[in-house]
Amino acid sequence: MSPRRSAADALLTRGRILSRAAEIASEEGLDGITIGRLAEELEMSKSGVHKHFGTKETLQIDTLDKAFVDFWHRVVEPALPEPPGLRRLRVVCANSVNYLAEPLLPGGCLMTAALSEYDGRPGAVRDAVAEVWSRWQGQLRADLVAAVQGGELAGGFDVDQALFEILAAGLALNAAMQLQHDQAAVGRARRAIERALDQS
Amino acid sequence: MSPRRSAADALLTRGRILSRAAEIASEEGLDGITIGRLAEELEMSKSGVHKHFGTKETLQIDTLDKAFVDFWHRVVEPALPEPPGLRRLRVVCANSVNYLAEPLLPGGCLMTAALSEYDGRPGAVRDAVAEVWSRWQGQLRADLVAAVQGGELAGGFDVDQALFEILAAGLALNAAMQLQHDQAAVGRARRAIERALDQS
DNA sequence: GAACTTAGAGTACGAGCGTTCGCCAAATCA
DNA sequence: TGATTTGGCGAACGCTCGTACTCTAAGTTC
Repeated sequence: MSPRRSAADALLTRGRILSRAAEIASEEGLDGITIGRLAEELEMSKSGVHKHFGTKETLQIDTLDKAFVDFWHRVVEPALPEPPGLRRLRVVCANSVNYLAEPLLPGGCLMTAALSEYDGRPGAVRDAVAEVWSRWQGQLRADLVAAVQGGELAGGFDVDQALFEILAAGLALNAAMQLQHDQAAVGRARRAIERALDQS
Repeated sequence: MSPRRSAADALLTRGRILSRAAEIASEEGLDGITIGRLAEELEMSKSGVHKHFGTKETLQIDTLDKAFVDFWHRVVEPALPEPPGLRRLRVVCANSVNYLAEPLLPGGCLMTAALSEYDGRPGAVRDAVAEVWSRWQGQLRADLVAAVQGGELAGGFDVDQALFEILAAGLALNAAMQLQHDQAAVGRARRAIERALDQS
């Protein structure tokens, strides 16, 4: 530990904390994050960790936000060169399947884990989870709507049904990977998404 | 509290503990179960609660098992009069959708919650979660296989694909109900399951 | 009815939790 | 260069956790 403490270093430290916190949370949940444990693993003091966030709840929310930003960078942004519509949607879905098959975090997708963990616990963390999921669903939905309006999908196409099935495939893929390490689920998720887009 | 303590009363007490534990776990996870909290809410001593299980881990596993038995009673057993095959499968699926739409537990399906919570944490609890999911998948799979063998489904029917999509619909329904209280998801889950069985 | 078993109470324990406070040294700003 | 801000440390706090004891009164078994 070089004992320099500039403002830039502070941001860097904050990033280190959040990175480790996201790893822990992906395996043990947002409640598995512990200030004492982070301090020990990062070789700093509890109060040092604590000071960056002021509250454990803030640390949890910031951890979730960081994981979501990383997810967005990898899944959504590479697809933005495509115009809104079916092609972009397919790229986003393919990226998300790849993300779930080979996640950045050791315990899989943090958004998915946080969903189950906090869906029944009112509070700021739950609100943050809902916000993150709303953004993700909104992204998928926008491309579905664009595809319908662009005539890429049949006239009576049910956007919400397709959205439901796409999200379902992601949840099931995450579960199969994390609980059973079932690589075959990757192909099934891809096929399920393709079927979701073909409502014949 | 009448201070009788027969062997029958002990079983009854154990049942009360597990019922409350299942409620808590459905909302806050298996880790939300706390011996002190159970003791307080059930108006007994911590050591009294503890004695029934010997270990918190055992309490968690027994809670999961109890929830699974209740699930089985409501979802699978009513369908057993039907012979194995497509009709029985449809009854089981309908029951499971109803279960997720109106769960016995306040926080929704405990098996689903436990899946996300423990899929990244090796140990006896994780093993119990895997066992429970394996049984559920096995039940669905058996009827799918019977349906194929009985000629109720097309020749090239992909059983594992259908199983994946059925499980996916359940996970997505649970998420939609718990996070967004989205009643419309019930119909989408039913349709998704019907589509899973129609692989034209 | 005596011997034994057991449900549960009561108390205590060590450990870990989030948070607070005072402090220091370096970075920044005037 | 002097004053101020701030990243981070160290120690302590009150609390809750799971678990381990002892002890009792009632049930069960012979």
